Amino acid sequence: MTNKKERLISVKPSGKKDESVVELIHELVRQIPRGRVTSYGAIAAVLNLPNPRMVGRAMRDVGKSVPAQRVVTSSGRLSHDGGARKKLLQQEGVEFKGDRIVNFKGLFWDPAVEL
DNA sequence: AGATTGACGACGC
DNA sequence: TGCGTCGCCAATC
Repeated sequence: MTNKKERLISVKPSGKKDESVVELIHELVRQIPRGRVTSYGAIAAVLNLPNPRMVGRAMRDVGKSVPAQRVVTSSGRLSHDGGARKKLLQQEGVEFKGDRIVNFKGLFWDPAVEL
């Protein structure tokens, strides 16, 4: 299976902006269904990235073209911003209990499985 | 070129 | 469940 994933994971994101890990993350996050969420770790895992921090770094560059609010921490919490994104998720039907997503595990969208 | 930082995760207590 | 600590790799200073 010569899919994009396998190509991209072997590409070093040094300089080349053409097909970097960032691009793939970008795609992946866009494919997250509305009302569902995933975690940085899951994305990092499916891209074979040793460090989930890279996912977050990548998102910073991507901007608002990507529903970054659907990407949360493994604890089912938002990072970097506890207010705005939470609100967006609530609009999608995601219930919150304080700062924590209700039924996080049930709403979890695993790219390794679903994709 | 070396040190610090950062949209995190796993582990220990 | 919650808090503290370490590791991980790239970007930035």
